[in-house]
Amino acid sequence: MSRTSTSSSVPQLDGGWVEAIRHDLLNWYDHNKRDLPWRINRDPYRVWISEIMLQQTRVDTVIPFYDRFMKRFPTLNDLATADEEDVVKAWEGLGYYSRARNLHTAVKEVAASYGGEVPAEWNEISRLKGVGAYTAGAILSIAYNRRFPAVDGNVMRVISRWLSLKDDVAKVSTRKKIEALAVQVIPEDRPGDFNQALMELGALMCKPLNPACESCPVAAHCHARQQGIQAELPVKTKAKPPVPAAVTIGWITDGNHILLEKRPPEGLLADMWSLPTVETNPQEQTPGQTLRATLQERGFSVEMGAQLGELEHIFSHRRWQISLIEGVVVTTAEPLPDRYCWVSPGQWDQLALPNVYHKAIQLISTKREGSEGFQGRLF
DNA sequence: AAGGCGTGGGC
DNA sequence: TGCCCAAGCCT
Repeated sequence: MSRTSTSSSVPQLDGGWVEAIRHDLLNWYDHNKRDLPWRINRDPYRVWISEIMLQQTRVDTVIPFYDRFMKRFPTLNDLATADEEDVVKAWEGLGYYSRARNLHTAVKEVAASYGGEVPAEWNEISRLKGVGAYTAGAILSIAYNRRFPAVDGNVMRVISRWLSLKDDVAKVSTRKKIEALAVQVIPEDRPGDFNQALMELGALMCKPLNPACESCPVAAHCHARQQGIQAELPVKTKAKPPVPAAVTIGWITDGNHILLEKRPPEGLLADMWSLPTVETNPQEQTPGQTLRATLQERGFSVEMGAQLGELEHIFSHRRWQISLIEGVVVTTAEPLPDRYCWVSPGQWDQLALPNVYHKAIQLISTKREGSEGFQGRLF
């Protein structure tokens, strides 16, 4: 049943321990599970959307996005027939935007190849874009009650502590090992509930910091707790700190419109709309010079104006130190280059902008409201 | 295998 | 404040 080919080092779990864990954890889950919007039924589409949104994202953050998204795209067919721009717009502010594009691609694939029914087979569902080992197991177990592991960060932490595992959970080999252990614990009759119970325990009790062992329903079976080393587990290599980068963002107008550019198709904020953005080498050029030169290459002649402010935005691996610069187009590129567009205030909210640009616009708006002669508008 | 990929919250 | 994290996936 398990898809993982594991090393021989994966131990066979003790039958009595497994029975006790199953009983106590499911009993606790039955009485303590949270009411979450994706738990109102087992619609595979609804489960799917929730699992994608929940990737690297907290439950409290996801809930409002999930509610809006399900209202906007109630069924798989609604999403499959939507424009990608609308899908990304519904994802605006949630981050990791490739999730939205991959999801849209995968949903269209399900509509085209599976008659709109989310596949219940591992070999089919795990081939879908954006559906990895965790998500495949989560959908198969929760929506179809099939006995597959769904090993996320919670489950790796919980099982590392239960079994006092010292393996580095940042490694793929460790995840596979824990999958092989988890599948032994999953009961035949309630795989979906058990997988969710594991994650619920990780989120509410077996937290990374200050785990609530005193009130934990399975503390009696936890080897790390028995050894008093629960705070040392799981072992996890630290992430590298974000690399600083000097970035210039332009507020470029022609008097009535603001210039937007589409980010490159690969890399950070791929294919997202943005204010014109360039990386600057402060040793060589001023922010204004860098931006003006870049726009010049695209055919825009721009007169750079005042520095509108500075701000910092931290991504998972990059730290943008941002200079906001005003500019006025003297000669616009004709025709307008690919990946550029002028927008007027009325069209503004139809495009999906990453939060870093909303922060920039917010800063500009705030600054201008306080300045003389500005009427509280962006134009 | 390891790094790229957003954002916001908690301490 | 700075750091770690949160229901991972892709390349």
